[in-house]
Amino acid sequence: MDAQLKRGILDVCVLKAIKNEDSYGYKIIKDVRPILELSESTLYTILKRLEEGGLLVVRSAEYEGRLRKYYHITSKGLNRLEDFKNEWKQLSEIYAFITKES
Amino acid sequence: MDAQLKRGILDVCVLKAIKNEDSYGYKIIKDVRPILELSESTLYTILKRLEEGGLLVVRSAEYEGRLRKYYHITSKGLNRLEDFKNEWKQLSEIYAFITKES
DNA sequence: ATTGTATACCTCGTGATATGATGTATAGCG
DNA sequence: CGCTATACATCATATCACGAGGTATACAAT
Repeated sequence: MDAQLKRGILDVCVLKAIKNEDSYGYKIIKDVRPILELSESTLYTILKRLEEGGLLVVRSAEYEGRLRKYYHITSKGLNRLEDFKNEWKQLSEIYAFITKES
Repeated sequence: MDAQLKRGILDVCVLKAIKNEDSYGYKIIKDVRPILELSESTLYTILKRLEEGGLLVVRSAEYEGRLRKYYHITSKGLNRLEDFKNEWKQLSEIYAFITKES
């Protein structure tokens, strides 16, 4: 998939991956990968950005000797997901523009 | 619309704007604006990029005393438009992933 | 005659960003 | 002991949209 097209969608995919249940980096990657390829470096960049923007909060926990950072979506993050649905309508119009004949 | 979401789509919108008929900068802006806002600086950046990538070719012409640069889509540009249709299918799957409950 | 508006082009600096490369550390298996 | 999976993180690089600014012509309004 075109690298540029992924922008703006990746953030939303990550938010979706933690929407129903708190999750952590490695699991998010495995959940998102079947839908959209993303590298570790990209994910951690995104998680940091989302945290700084207040779309999620982080909680550290130990699991079988290893550190895990669990990410929890905030109301602001939920709003972002809602906004995406409206953006999708716009995207659909753009798609219609691009594909229409004449 | 989210700035990042526009990436990758803008190029395709511009290609569509010259697909059926050669066009020039100012006209492209007017044609694309109802669908998706874009600034002049952005457009000329895109046109240059598309030219360098061989997705369009340029031809200068004078029209009522003013210079106009007409842009003509190449087969490579047409392929890019076709590819976008496939990318749209992937986008639709991502949308389904993001909006599905549970 | 001057001002404003529309047409038509272009460049530069800035901030944002996806990704590969690289690094650290633990658990468990053969 | 080596290997793989898990789990985190940083840095340099290349790409990109856009505001700000610049040049120039045609034509209507003041």
